[in-house]
Amino acid sequence: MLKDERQAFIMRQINLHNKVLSTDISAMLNISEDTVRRDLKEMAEEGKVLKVHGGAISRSFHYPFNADNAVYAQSAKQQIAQKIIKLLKNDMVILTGGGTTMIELAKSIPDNLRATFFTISPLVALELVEHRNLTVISIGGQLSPSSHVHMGASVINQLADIKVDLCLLGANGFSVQDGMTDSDWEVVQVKRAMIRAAKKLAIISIAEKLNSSQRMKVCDLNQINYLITELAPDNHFLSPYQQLDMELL
Amino acid sequence: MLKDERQAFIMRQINLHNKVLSTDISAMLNISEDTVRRDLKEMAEEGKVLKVHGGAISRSFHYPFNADNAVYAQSAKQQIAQKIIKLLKNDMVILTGGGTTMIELAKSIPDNLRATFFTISPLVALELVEHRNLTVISIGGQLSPSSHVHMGASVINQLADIKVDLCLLGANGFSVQDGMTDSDWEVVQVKRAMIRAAKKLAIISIAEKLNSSQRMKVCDLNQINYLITELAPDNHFLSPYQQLDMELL
DNA sequence: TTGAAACATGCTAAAACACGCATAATCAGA
DNA sequence: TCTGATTATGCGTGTTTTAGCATGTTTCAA
Repeated sequence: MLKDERQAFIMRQINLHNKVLSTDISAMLNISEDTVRRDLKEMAEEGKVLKVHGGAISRSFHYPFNADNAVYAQSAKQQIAQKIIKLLKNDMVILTGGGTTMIELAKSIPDNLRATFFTISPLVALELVEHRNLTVISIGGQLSPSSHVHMGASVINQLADIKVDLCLLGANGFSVQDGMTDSDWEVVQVKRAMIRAAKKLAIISIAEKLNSSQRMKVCDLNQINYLITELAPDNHFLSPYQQLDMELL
Repeated sequence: MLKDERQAFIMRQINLHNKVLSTDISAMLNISEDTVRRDLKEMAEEGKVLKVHGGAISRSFHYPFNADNAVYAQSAKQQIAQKIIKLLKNDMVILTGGGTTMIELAKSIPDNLRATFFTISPLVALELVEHRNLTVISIGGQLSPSSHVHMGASVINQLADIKVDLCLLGANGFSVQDGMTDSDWEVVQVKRAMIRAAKKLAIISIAEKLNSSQRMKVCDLNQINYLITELAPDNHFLSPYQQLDMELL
């Protein structure tokens, strides 16, 4: 087997799996690990891959983590916020959960939008109330130290009495098999109550959370009207969701 | 699994949830906690995450309300906060209003105080919940754009159902002739409901608000159990109140 | 104050590595 | 095709990295 042929094979493996193990290549091609190591070293010097202990990983795969991830995630969340804003119409009644994406949204809402917001997040409420044409109503209750949203029976009770046009929820886990999932029982209860209180449901999820599952189920995919991510709707990453009965944004 | 791959996974978890627990990562990836700890330590040294006891948190995760925002008459308000803290005992149930003094108080509460706080102010709630031994319950309702507290009929209704040991209220106007007064009808209604819900009432006022009157009456002086100012109790400025049936602090 | 969890540290085994060297494969020019 | 030069490959040796474990200590929360 020629050297170039071999390196092309390795390159293909890396493009396929984002990484290779020296031992795997060695076994697959029946060559010594030394040879693989030499190949990887050479390819790394040419900038084709990133050499790491035990093998190599794709350059593109590793790239996002070198960048300042704070800015990366934040701009994604601002992109999402811009998409959500298109769903909002005058005189709507909207119910929102918490999370940093929701706070970004609250900041980005145009000042001329006239609407009523219910929210279980005091942080979101405080941002929303800065816009003069919004009516902001906090769903009060016990404040969770970890997530900074109101939870508990009192929240559920209050949610039972209201009906809103649109519910905006952040997803913790989201996949085709399991639908929307979460890891905290209390959170699941609150989210379910929020969904019951809404005519339409929009789920916000950055792409990294897609295709991940948590232990507890919040709702099925068919209850969801909109799925909002930072990706373009025709992104291949979203293909599992494209044929489902929900609008991708 | 490659080390870099593992660290990328941890990084993703941190971006998603703003934090990770060593034990969770260990369980998710089936690796020893030692390895996770070493990874987190290494990543912390590279400045990617902030290491904390039990795991790590995102470097970009900042609590939205920095302590360094200048507050008018701050030192006076901190003095007042110190005096109020002396009124607080373990297992008390306390109801508070809003205002910068109350926020200062919330920050200054000792971490070992074990108590339940009801509050109509989301800002106060968010500060209180940072203390681990406190249970914080927001009285929800329409959020006032100007005063940043919850107001309206729903607040009154909820207050009718609770009974607390101590109510802490900031005064807008306060004088011997007119008692406690305020300028906003809605605020007066909420404050009255708060007073009704409390066994004891403590009024907080910086000295310059003493001997001033607003248009609407909140309550008489004889309903007040404690008057807390930044002045010494025997200050001549307080002499009009010294013979009344309230404790000066 | 106390017990459990998280931690630091040192150690060990295994894996991955670098290096030198011998051998095998490849290539260029006769 | 032959031959020498060049390059590539595999192996042995010793080193470094890694991950898990045992240990004693620190930190945290009840």
